[in-house]
Amino acid sequence: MSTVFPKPTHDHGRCVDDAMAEAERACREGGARLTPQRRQVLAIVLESHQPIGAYDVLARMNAAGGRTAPITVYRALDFLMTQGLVHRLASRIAFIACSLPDRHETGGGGGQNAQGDGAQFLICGDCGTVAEMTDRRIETAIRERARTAGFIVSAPVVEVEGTCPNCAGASDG
Amino acid sequence: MSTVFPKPTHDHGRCVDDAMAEAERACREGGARLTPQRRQVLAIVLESHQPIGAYDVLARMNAAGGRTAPITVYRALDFLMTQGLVHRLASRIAFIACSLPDRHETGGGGGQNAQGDGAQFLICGDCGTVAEMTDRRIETAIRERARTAGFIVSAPVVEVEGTCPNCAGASDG
DNA sequence: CAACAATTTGTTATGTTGTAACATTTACGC
DNA sequence: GCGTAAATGTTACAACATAACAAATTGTTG
Repeated sequence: MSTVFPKPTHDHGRCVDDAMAEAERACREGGARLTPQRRQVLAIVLESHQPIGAYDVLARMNAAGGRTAPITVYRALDFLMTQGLVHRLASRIAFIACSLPDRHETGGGGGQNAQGDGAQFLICGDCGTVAEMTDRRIETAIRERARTAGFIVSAPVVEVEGTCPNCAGASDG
Repeated sequence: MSTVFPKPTHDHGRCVDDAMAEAERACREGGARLTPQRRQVLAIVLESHQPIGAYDVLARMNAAGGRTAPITVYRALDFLMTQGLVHRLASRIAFIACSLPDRHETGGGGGQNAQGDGAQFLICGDCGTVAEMTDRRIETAIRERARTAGFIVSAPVVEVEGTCPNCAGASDG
């Protein structure tokens, strides 16, 4: 079985630390400014492998008596999405940290990294956990079918609702 | 080239009439009540091959001085989605009429027809036109990859942003 | 350092999308 | 007709997102 799903037993502290370090590196190399506020938002989104709503991010930021406005959170999220560090899940109206570090474009390189971006998401309807992957076969199938229809693909959105291995194992056998 | 994209020259009046007749039939056979209000909402959504927002549907209903409330539109849309007559495009936060009549389940048959539903959507970022299709290869690729991850698929959402043949032809060739 | 430009953040207000809760009406079976 | 279930009306509100403009910060250049 593939390892796309984060195991409940994984070392999440390290998982977060690694992601933050990777984000620092990617921004530095790309000449983007990962300011304290943006870093804070990224840290909050990284806290769990479930998607988080913008207003939930906001609530966490203001938990200690802050006065941050919604727009501030959206600006930070927009920045992080531009850097490929965060994705927006349209089907959930929520945000999730990118879990594929090799996809943080560090400059004016090849593909744009806005959203959609070719990644696919498996979303557990039970626990909410999200697995991100880039399956070449899925992407190829979409691109070729689109081509047959005379359609030029720019951003495929693939978000699959279902049951993750942990939840399936807990109830099914 | 496949025919998934509605041609600008097609007889849209007939296109709408056929869809309405099909909807009547599907509801009758399934024992669902296609009331005048629901019929009106469906007609509005069918008016174009671009997705329409719930509040735009509302505006059309109230154009002639009505006093319909948002909840009314959402209830009608929910009903139509249950019947498989309308789909919600998460990436656009908007609704589009189903263009695959064979997918209007007419009873307690096999699959559920809520949303997601296995269909794939090609959305033109230029003119907004949407093509709906059910490509077995895309669905298989998703299901098999999910299976590899130990994930049980219930509702795959595939919404592909890009450029439709009409718009590509207008600017590219 | 001073002066300037560009980016980031703050502040206020508002637009857009979607639902909760409860009353009333309408359609259907007996 | 009468009771029940489904559909609709009414009011209020929750959740998601952005516009517009001011202020502060950062980086650059002389």
